[in-house]
Amino acid sequence: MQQDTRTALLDSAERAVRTRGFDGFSYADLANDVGIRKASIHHHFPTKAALSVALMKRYHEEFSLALARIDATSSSANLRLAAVIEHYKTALHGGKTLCLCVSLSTSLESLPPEVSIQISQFRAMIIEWLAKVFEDGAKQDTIRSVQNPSAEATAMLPLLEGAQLAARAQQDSGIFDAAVQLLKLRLAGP
Amino acid sequence: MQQDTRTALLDSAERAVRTRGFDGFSYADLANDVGIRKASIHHHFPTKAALSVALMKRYHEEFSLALARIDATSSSANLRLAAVIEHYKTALHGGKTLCLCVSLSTSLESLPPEVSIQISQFRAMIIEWLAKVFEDGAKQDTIRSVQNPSAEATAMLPLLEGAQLAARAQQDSGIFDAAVQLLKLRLAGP
DNA sequence: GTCTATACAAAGATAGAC
DNA sequence: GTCTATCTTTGTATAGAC
Repeated sequence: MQQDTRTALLDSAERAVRTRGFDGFSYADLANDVGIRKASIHHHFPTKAALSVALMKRYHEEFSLALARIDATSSSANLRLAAVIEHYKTALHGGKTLCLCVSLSTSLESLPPEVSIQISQFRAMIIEWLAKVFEDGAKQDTIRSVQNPSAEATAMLPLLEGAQLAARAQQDSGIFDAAVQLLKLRLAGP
Repeated sequence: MQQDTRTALLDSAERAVRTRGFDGFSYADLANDVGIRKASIHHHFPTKAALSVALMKRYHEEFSLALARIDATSSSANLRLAAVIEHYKTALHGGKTLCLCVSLSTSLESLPPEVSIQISQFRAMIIEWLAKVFEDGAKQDTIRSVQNPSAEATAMLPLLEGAQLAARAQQDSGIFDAAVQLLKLRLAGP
């Protein structure tokens, strides 16, 4: 029933980064959480910097998969947009956790330069996906008032991240809903 | 020419929190920056928790003053909204610093409960101000398509914060502009 | 109000046995 | 792959002299 240690460490570290920030947890915390000694962690991730890179790598891969799943299951653009909004809301865990990318962004100075690049790539990937959705939404007329799909996508990612941040700041996921409600009003009804 | 030590410490600490996060700096950093020994800091702020409270208190006061100045100098709602957008952009310092409130929000678990309350109050203050601006903008017709001023205000603060975050993530203040451009298009021209 | 000196705990990391 | 043991540095904080 027990998954491998490396995965357990990544899971624990991701939870920690997203709730307390990269400088807010230690190898001792992970060791305690996973049930091994902290020296053993260095076998999997020689440095905390290496761990941060591994975290972003996995996060990017899993997020890409999630978007692909949305593409596969939601036919029209309005449904795809609603699904990604829901994805960000779920990721909040009721106001406890942020997107990994947001959490790491605030601690950028404690991280290796490689993570900056990973974050840029992660953001570019999402914005590209969103732009495609807005483009489709304009064509299908399932998303209203779309003038410039690329501009919409560039503005929407910060809105989602800001909505998470705001919800977390007050530990209330209702604030996330309030922040995205104007956007949702532009989606064609069911 | 030298301001008092307490103020110098607050300045240094605010810069540190906004660039590296609350867990990303130490009393040693402050001491080095201000030019005293770290033991001396405890005379002004007995604990780091106390420092965080003092930081948020001053930030709230200064932000209120900035909004009052905008009210005093900008007559119409579109100009006031443009001014607060500009305020957030300036606060970025070219992609280096976040709003103190955003930075502290991500480290909430390392902070005394009092700071959570201060952050909520700070956010409520800004949202109230924004709602008034949207309300005026709708009446004057200097901000387009305003259906619900309160909803607009609730969505705009996360957008501004998310725009800062996004710009900082890639150390590029142009991203801030891109994130708020759709909003700006709704303001009446000069 | 600032200093030196120090306490004490926690941090990231390494060496080497099993 | 995990352990014990240890190193070194850094963190927050205190005591007491000046």
